[in-house]
Amino acid sequence: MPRDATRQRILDTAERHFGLYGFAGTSLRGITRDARVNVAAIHYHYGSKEQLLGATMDRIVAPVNAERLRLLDEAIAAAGGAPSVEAILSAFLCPDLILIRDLGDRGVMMARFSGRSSTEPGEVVARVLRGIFGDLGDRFIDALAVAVPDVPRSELAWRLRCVVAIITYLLANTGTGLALLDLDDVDGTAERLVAFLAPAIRSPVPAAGSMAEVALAMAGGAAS
Amino acid sequence: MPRDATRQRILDTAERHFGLYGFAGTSLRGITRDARVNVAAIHYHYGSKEQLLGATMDRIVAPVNAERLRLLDEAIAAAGGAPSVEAILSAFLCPDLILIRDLGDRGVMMARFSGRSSTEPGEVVARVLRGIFGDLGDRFIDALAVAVPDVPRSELAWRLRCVVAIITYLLANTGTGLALLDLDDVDGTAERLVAFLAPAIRSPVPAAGSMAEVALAMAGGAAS
DNA sequence: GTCTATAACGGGATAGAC
DNA sequence: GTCTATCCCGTTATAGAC
Repeated sequence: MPRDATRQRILDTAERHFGLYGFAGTSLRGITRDARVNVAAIHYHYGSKEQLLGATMDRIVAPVNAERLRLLDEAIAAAGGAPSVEAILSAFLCPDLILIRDLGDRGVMMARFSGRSSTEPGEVVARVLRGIFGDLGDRFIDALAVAVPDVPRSELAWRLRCVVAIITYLLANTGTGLALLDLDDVDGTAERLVAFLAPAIRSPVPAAGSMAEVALAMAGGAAS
Repeated sequence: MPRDATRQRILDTAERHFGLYGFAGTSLRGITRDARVNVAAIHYHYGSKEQLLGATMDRIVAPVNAERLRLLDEAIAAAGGAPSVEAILSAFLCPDLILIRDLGDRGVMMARFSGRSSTEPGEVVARVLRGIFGDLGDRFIDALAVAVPDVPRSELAWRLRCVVAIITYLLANTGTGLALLDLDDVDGTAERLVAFLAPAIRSPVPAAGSMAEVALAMAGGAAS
């Protein structure tokens, strides 16, 4: 369908620019130059800069989250209803990593776009992020609650968000000097991540006041 | 010293704006409005928008990193040269959290600024981040290598950067709907973080190919 | 559906008065 | 040191021709 080749080219280019420069740092005119498209075409097809961001996010996030759920269901079925923490974490983390591995440069751009988006302001971003922490998050927390019955649900929810923090950082910095992901060994990184995080998810909750009180010091170091 | 009250007010306001809107999303004119200062004053005192960002980052990062090292040395001394993973993690994580706890709203803004900065492009940001991952990171990895001799240094370095990922996300989203940090119980969050991460740091490295091969599926979910 | 042209505005930076 | 005034550029968005 060569009909909407323009639409496609706009979306592909927007993805790259938003990923590289962020929302505020991206200009529609920059996109038009790279996509060899006129400024008006963007407004015709997407309405506004913010709606273009929304369309870009939806195209990436929807299939990734769907794959997360599919892998989770698969893991639950394979384990007869009680998959291991490792299997649950794999289902959560792998869809993003597979995207990067299989889509090459475009996957890298999509990754950086996704990771960066979480620190962008605005209602469009908030809407997409609510999706991640809505039903999807509940499904994964349900599964974790079965695998780790000793840790309360509220704590598991908090820990899952720590996992989100790592994957977000990993995505945002893919292909940069701060890369957490070896692009030549994505599968190996997935294994390292799961091996690193599974014991953390399982760790017993701290008894109140158990931490060595290192915190008390440091009055006003950042005054000046 | 009322002499450089203007300098101060500019820097304080810049900190808030950069934290709220990011670098590209911040305008010097917005800062001048809030700081009740003229546009030219910013250029007189700081030269350019990017140099203003650099000054803002330095003011925050330098004392925090100094405090990290101080706490690490303290922990090493207290433990006779071999502090626990928990103590090392506390020294790394607490300076940021103490800042938020003790500085109130300004601490929150500084936190969001710090967290957000890591996803900003540009040379100034890269320079500051290199500082974090230079000598400072090596000192902490040295300490971890003593506490966890079974895990190779390279793996410990990678894991420490996963810790950085979490603290970065936590800072960037402090006071937002995605907050990982309970502002009314900062100490409790510190304990939870340490309890969550210490077993992860200690976990044995995975044998090659040990992960359940969940990854193979998903051909091109994000095509469209 | 795609273009040109332009409106309407805000951005960073600077010169020069005080 | 701090201000006013201005330069010059890029921005989003839209109107209207083709």
